[in-house]
Amino acid sequence: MDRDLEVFKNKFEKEMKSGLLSFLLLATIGSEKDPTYGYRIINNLASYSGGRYSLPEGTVYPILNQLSERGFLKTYWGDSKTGPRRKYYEITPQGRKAFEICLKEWKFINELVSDMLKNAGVEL
Amino acid sequence: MDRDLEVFKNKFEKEMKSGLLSFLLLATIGSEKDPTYGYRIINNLASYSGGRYSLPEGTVYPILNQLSERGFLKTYWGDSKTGPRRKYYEITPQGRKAFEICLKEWKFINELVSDMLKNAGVEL
DNA sequence: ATAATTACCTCGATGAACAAGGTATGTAGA
DNA sequence: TCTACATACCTTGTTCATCGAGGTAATTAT
Repeated sequence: MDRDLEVFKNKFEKEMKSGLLSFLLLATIGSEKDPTYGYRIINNLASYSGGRYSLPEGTVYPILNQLSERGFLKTYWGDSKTGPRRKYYEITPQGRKAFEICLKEWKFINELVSDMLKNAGVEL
Repeated sequence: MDRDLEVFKNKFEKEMKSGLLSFLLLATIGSEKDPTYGYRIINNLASYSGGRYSLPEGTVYPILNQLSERGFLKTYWGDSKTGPRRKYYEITPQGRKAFEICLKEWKFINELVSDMLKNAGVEL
């Protein structure tokens, strides 16, 4: 693939990711039976997508703090047997509402794109 | 809906949009039988999504120029019987390649989200 | 000792969307 | 005629987000 397309692809990937950050973090934390923590989330996401969707720490930690400040997550510190202390996260009722909003929007966007592509004669 | 969720929703919508901009523009222009132009694209997109996905001029025109500079679109000026001159756009072979890249990425993201949600016990 | 892994965080550079404002043409009505 | 509106394009500056780079610190392995 030539250089221009390469650049374009990277840009597209990056932009596509952005909207999904909070959404996926809320989904991940909300789905865990036991409270989880930042480092674990980052590694899980990376391995889960075969390394294609990796979120750097500089991105994830600020968003986790932001979600906490907004009352979507609640946190507490806990010990670890294998390393330094961990900050655990749990989703709150308000967080579940926020997740539902993301889900609704995601469905809308998905339909919009499907319709547009169908209209454009592209099969998905 | 309370204020915090409202703000969060707007942020999510905005971020979700961003990755779709070039993708939808390429899809729209690539699917038109006849060459189209900026003002028309903007209005079509707005009406097509029931006003929910509107792209302001300050967003669309720079992207159209950017796509042209990258060789994904070719342009020419033409007259209009009902107003000022129009700048028409057509997709190039390179532009079709770029579109295919977006499409592939879109499918990947889509699957990733589906998997994650399924994993989180959420039905889409 | 020292390197690697685990685990958290902040700062600053870069870059994107878009509100706001600008230019200009054609048309319809008063 | 002139004035308001719709059409049609563009640029600038503000704002805000990502994330690379760097820092701190605990545990374990060599």
